[in-house]
Amino acid sequence: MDKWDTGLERAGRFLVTMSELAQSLNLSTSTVSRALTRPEMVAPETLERVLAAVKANGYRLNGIAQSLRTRKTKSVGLIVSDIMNPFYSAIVRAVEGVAASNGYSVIVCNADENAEKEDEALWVLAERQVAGIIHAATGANLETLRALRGRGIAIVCFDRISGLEDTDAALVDNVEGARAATRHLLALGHRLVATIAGPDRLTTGRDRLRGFRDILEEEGLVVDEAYIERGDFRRESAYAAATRLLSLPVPPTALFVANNEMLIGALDAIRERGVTIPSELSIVSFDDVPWAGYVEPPLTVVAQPTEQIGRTAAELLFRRLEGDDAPKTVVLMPVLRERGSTAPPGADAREEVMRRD
Amino acid sequence: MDKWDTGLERAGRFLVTMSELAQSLNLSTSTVSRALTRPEMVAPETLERVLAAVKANGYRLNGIAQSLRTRKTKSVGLIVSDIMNPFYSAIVRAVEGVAASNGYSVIVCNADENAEKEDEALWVLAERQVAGIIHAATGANLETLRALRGRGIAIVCFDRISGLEDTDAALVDNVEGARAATRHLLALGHRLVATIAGPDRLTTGRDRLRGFRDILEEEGLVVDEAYIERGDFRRESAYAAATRLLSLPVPPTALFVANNEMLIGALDAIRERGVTIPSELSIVSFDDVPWAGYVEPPLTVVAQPTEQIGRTAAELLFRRLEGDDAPKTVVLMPVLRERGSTAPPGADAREEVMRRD
DNA sequence: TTGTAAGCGTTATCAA
DNA sequence: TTGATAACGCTTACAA
Repeated sequence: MDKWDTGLERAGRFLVTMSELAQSLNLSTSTVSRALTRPEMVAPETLERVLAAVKANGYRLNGIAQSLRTRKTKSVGLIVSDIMNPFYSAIVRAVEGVAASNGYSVIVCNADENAEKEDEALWVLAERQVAGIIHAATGANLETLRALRGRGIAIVCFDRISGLEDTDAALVDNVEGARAATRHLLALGHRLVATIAGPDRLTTGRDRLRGFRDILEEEGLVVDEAYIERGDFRRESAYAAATRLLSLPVPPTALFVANNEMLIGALDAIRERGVTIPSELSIVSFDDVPWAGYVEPPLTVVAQPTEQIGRTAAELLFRRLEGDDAPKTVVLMPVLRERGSTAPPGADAREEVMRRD
Repeated sequence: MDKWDTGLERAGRFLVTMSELAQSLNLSTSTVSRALTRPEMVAPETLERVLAAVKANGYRLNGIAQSLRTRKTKSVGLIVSDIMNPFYSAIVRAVEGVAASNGYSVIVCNADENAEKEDEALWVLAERQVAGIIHAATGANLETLRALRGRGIAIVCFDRISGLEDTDAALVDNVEGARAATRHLLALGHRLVATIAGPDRLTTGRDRLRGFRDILEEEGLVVDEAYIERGDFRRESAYAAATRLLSLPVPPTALFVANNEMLIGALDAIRERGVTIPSELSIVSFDDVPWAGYVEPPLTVVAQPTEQIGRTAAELLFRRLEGDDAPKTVVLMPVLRERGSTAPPGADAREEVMRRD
């Protein structure tokens, strides 16, 4: 039995380049290349011989060489803020899925919601000569985005808008989602309604706050600025914000949290202070999470069609790569999923009290 | 103001190749190349001129061309079963982190626990000429793995063993984890202890079952085969398995579930049948989940050091790439996290009954 | 239908 | 210290 190779040097046993393969078949590389890419242009029996040799030797062409020659790569970049966030995990999965079915690979980068890391990631992807980039923009780095586009890299953003001119985007109607959440709280009878909003720098942060404000104003309620907290879409900020809200002389009876990570921070603060949901505080958040139905009480959320966002973003990109260069923005609709964390103010207290003894 | 480029053609405005850059500086490409890769080999003032031009033009070298010439790429492949599973998300994050800090990019592939998709992913990564591959092996595709290694691609597996000879691996002590979980159940007084195990084909499946059996035997308990269900690490299989277990004439009072996805399936079945945890059934699972502390009751689990597994796998890979070719396996220790889903048989029933009325 | 040869954008060898 | 030149493995005119 023959030994497998030890390590990092190239194998001698297999024909690993096209010219080796061609030589062993007494053909030119052009013919082998044609057999592989435009089989109809070679004689049937030649084709067969080539294919047989390819199979026998486990030959796979060198994608790097191919890319250099054709000035095209079969890879796209994907920049997310935090792969651990189920929202982005779903995006990665969807993008990987449609990319793979188009014969493309996905290079995933983590930007950690940090403009410099995003910039670095963009340039690295450019160096790798990706055909296109899908990203959740921090909003900075407009110059870089323009430069990459100038180099022929297609840019698609999802979740939020980068500010790049005439870009493609797969978005969700954040204003409407926030409106739905807020409307739901008011419909339950709440009047002391607070929010933990996202950063102003992001369209998602702004839009979700706007939807919240809209509804309160439409209902003729005065918007108490003490009830409007700012977070940065991370847990810790929401933990602090929720703590402040609960310490208010007149704490809110209902809370709208602008994303899933901040929901966790808020939940921690709420639990720590022994406030019961929904009897003492109703809570609704933007973004569903896979476990929202398993917690007690199950969480009312505004769910985004995450898979669909990812799929759409990828489809917009491949559409570009196929030559369609009309800028296109797709706005998807979020949906309110009523579960147990929202209720009329003061409701359901009995059970909770019993449980706490 | 100048217009940004429309789309897919190359920009004219910037000097985008090394020869253009060299020409504009009246230098040869060799000098520019040296300035960029071995700055100590060029005259200081030349270096400065080059660097200035690079900056002014936003020049980045073409990684594809560089790779072709040096026969090295700065990318590694990562094959996971399901990016949405928080276990794998954590791996992706950790691997991406250490790769980025080593100047490498990560190409992520989803294999969906499917041997053919894994094989395809392996070959695609080979085509992209990745320097190495980190994967959670399905256990099939040994031939492919050998072939890739023969081509000089470093292979590291995590979570489970591929069967590849002398491979690097970042693993967890699955037997010990399962032993800890089972020991915990017995210590609580359970004697009717069941498990939903993973597939025999995977080392994780086998080892976690072995740990379970070990402890029962060590305690002198007969292992009732009806209490040993097989799943495939997916939700649905565990849903079915849990349903069967709960329908047994003498249902178990405690259950050990072999991974986090199956935990969800089991939870669904348990909830559907109105069985209360932990009073009627104690449950402990392998794999922690980010939300384990938020559900009611909080879940007792055997937690894996996921980030550390990913980091270790990546470090093993880069160690190889730096020339160290002694095969190395790192086995990390899981830890039992006792939370609320396990209790002595029959305990805590009062509260649950009250809540159900 | 097949082969020859040039070239993609780098790096490495060798001379100057 | 710098430059000419070849080469990495492929594709693609063009010629045969």
